[in-house]
Amino acid sequence: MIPPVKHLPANERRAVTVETVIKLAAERNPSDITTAAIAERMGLTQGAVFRHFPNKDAILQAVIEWVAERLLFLVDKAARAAPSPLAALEAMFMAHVNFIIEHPGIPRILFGELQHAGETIPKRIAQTLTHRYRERLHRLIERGKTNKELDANLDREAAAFLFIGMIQGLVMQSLLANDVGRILHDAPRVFAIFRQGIRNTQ
Amino acid sequence: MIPPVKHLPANERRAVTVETVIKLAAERNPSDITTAAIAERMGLTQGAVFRHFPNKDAILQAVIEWVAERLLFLVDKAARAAPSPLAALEAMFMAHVNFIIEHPGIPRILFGELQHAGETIPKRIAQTLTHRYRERLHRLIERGKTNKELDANLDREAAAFLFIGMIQGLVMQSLLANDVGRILHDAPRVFAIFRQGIRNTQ
DNA sequence: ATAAAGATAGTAATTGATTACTATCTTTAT
DNA sequence: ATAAAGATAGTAATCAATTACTATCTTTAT
Repeated sequence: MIPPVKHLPANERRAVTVETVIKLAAERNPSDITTAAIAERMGLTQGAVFRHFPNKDAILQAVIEWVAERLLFLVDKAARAAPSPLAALEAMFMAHVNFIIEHPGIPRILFGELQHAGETIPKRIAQTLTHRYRERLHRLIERGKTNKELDANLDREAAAFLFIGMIQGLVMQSLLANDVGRILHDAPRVFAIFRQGIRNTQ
Repeated sequence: MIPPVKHLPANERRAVTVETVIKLAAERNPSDITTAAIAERMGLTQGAVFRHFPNKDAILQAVIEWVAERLLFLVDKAARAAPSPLAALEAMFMAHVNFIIEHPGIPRILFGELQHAGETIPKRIAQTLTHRYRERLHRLIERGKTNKELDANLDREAAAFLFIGMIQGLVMQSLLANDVGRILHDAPRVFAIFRQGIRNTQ
């Protein structure tokens, strides 16, 4: 527990706010994270939050922007360190999974935002994120094909789709079971089936 | 649009209420489906809703019970009609996907409920549902192994897990893209990779 | 050098809107 | 006739947002 620090510069206060929201989301339904709760956790009064964000939506937007940036960074780092395209896919998968385990509130916030009908700003940011994410997957899959590691006839889009779906499935199951740790247990086993589904069987 | 019918017997009114909530969830964030909105859609006043349910949670609970019962029924029917275990898995998959396309509000309601921290009654019902669902998958997978259709060394639990995760992934992507129709387009392609991952390659 | 002026961060109290829920009266189907 | 279904008119609680005010730095003019 970080001792409440007051009179932070505005940009630091905004960063701490984002951090606080992510922590709160790990403990409760994101839709009942009130501005009062955010303030209390930071050791401020409710009104002070609105000195740094014009409204509540702007807070959520900042959270999602942070997540998008951070996740792509971690996933890229993991992929770069891997010796082959297939190994890079697995490294990306595990990096993503570990990111979620470290910040279990994040998928809850994202799922909550996706619930909103129609286009919203957070949804646009999430769309851009998945677009960039898919680009990386497509690139690795094509390299795996030329590498003969992956099946030459593999449906690139379906594979990228399944990759992301696996992670979302792992998260949903962990929410249902109230047990984040099980993600770490199930992830490699699920990836093993995926690997069998995409690899070159010649 | 069903013309509002008044003075329904209590059990029919409860059924209509469940139906109405599912329809509303297809149009908006489940967390802002108010009792007033439910009543308005049925052509009743808000107070009248509480003649049939003790509180709002009881409505949600009834919705989730209906979903659990209906989904298992449809999935069982599809599996029974299939000629082999692997075909039954695919039939289950497509039956589930079609159920969601017909009622796009359902996954949103379920996801919303899973967001709540700790144990809630709807969560318990959803846990029972996935437990029964997994039992059916395990049974089919074992039959596929003895049948030589599936890989004898296949990790049964991981496969069942991936099966459910694929559907959840399809739903998340369709929420993100604001396009339910794309589920129908992507489902068979994703299943093809899964099939390749579980089948007997001897 | 230093006092005045202004910027920055936060407080405390309030407001208006929303929403689940309730008590009591009225209508309708059998 | 009467019991079930619904209408009406509330209440109490919650919550995002606003606002007047304070304390503490930082800059600037003399």
